[in-house]
Amino acid sequence: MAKRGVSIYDIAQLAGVSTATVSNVLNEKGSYSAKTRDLVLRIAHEQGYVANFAAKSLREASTKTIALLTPDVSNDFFSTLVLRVESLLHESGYTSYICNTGSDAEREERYVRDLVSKQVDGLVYIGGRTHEPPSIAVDLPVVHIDHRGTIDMRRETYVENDIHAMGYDMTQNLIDHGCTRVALASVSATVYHRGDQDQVAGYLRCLEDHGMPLDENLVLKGPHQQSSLVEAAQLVRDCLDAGHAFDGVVALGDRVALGVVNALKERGVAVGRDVRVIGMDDSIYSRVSTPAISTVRRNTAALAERGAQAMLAMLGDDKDVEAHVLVPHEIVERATTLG
Amino acid sequence: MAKRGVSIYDIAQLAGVSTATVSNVLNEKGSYSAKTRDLVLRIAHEQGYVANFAAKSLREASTKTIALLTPDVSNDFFSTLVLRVESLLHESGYTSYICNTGSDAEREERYVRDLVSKQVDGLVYIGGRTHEPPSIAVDLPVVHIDHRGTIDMRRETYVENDIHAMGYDMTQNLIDHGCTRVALASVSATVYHRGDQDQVAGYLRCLEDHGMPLDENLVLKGPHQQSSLVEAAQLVRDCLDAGHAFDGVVALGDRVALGVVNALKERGVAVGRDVRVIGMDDSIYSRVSTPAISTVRRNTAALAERGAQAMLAMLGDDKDVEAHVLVPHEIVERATTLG
DNA sequence: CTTCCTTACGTAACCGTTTAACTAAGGAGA
DNA sequence: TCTCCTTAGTTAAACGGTTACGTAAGGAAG
Repeated sequence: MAKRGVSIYDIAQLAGVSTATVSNVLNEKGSYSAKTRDLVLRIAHEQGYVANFAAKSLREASTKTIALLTPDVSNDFFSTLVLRVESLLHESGYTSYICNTGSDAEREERYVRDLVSKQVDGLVYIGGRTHEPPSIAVDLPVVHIDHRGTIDMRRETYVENDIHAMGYDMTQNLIDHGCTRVALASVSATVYHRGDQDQVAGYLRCLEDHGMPLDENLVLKGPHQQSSLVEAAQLVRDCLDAGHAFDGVVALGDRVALGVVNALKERGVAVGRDVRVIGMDDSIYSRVSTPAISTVRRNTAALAERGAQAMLAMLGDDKDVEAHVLVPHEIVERATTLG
Repeated sequence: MAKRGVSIYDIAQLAGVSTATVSNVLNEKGSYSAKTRDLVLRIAHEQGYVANFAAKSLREASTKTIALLTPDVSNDFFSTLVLRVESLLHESGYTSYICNTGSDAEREERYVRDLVSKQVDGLVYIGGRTHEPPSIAVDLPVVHIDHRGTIDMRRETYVENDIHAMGYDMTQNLIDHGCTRVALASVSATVYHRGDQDQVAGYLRCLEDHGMPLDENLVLKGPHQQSSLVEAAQLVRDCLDAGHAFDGVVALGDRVALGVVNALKERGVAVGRDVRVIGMDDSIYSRVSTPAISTVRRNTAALAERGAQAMLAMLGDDKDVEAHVLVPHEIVERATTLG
């Protein structure tokens, strides 16, 4: 129970006017004399008046508050999106709730309930996927940034990358560099990430378009256990030990790519010359590696910006908000493909 | 303006009782018959009733909402703290606002104003420092996790590591491993971080305690420009080029440590044998390096937990909440000191 | 048969704002 | 002089809950 502060009523008393006049002055609405205005403003300032948003929200049915739901803010990619979306919304006067769902359906459900109860003006899902729509009716604008799952049927916008095209372009890049036997490395999705199917499909499609037959031995897939870094390295070792040759690796994730690079270095392979490697996400892992890993950047800035824009547009009752926004990705060439 | 939902009044009408009874049933307070309870509950469920928290907050002067203020959630260390604190508070029924101040005094000031207006029940500062206390009176519980700055005089708790001891222990660790010429590497604080003075003091103190004279040439300090990684490497190269010998490096930060390790490897120094290196923060940089870098872990879990506990205790009007909590750090030995 | 207590409600005030509707006064125009 | 408009306010309802207080009915105790 916080102590109650100075209210509009207190100011009205001190200024000898009605609460309506105080409200009008503070909101620059209605009409009042300059003298009254100055008096009210002075008193409000003297008393350290701060409007009670709970009251305002109740009256106006709008809290100027948005909820950000993400599986895990400590994840580099998500936290960057959270940062940017929050900043943009804040510029437009919105405050953001942060909700870590841990990819847990029940927690997410509870959050949504709470948030609706707390009268948020909108929901922004950042990353992950939601299998079941919430059991309560959510009649709010919803934005999905890199998130799969339907919540509501009315005002929803999806902002994401073209995952299929990313897989395709990564493969294409290696082929452009002269690779003829391109492997795929994937340590299966952690709880946070959407499935890899689309990327894999892009990889397959690209091989097909180039008339390259698929060699099943070059599709290195393993389960995520401890660290995708360790597991990816092992996949590469196993492949080499089995005598399968390749000159390019499409790694679904920079952590995976780093594991691949480490295993290759360990075996004396000249990464970037003998074997080219491309990762995905432009995370710390790709930058910290020696040689630095080429990767495909998803453009967090654009994802966040388009997401925030869509939310603000919907909040502003804009009628023609795009329901689906694809943000272009970008290949970042570093040593592992330029060697 | 969100559409207004089903209110307690609607339910009262449908059930043929008063709003007081509905409220009592929903909150399990007061007295009512089993028949009335079932009726009210059924109707509430049928109508998809969700309590309006703005109304509740207004009446009860409590929003069950806490604000998390951090310079930048996209920072690994901060986002981990944010995740944990949020999760713990959520378990106790609180929702958290996320506020990225960008270490900007004006933004922070604006945030605090907004938050007070939005009637948050408490403030948690995570990281960074605040030079000026806010100009408005903040009569709320405040917790500082790894944050410097005073906000209020009444209910404040500081949760942090003993930075001086960390500097001391890092140095001690190297000395224990037999190092006799221990260098210090520091790329001066980014906007986010508190000053390095305390750590440096710990380093100096430890040398003194061991009767080791300070060699100014071994204090490698440089300004942060692009990347502390690059700058740290350059500091090491310059030092070696100048002919100064050392067999241990206390690096104030894992990024710095990684730069140091890279420069040493480049010069053919056997890191871990010829020169031992210890970093700080147990971040990705220390784990991703080869050889893996020894570091001092600040124990994010404990920082978050003690912070959340302190906040909840203050919210519960607990009288004896510690004003200052020191969380023990922990040396993590890896290859760069075990070589 | 009264008195008193308990149970099961209802009534209405209250939290702090906004705002529709009203009023009173002053000035302009015919 | 009368009408009408504008200005500068006031009054009170409304938003959706919670809760102190009142009350009627029923049962038990004396």
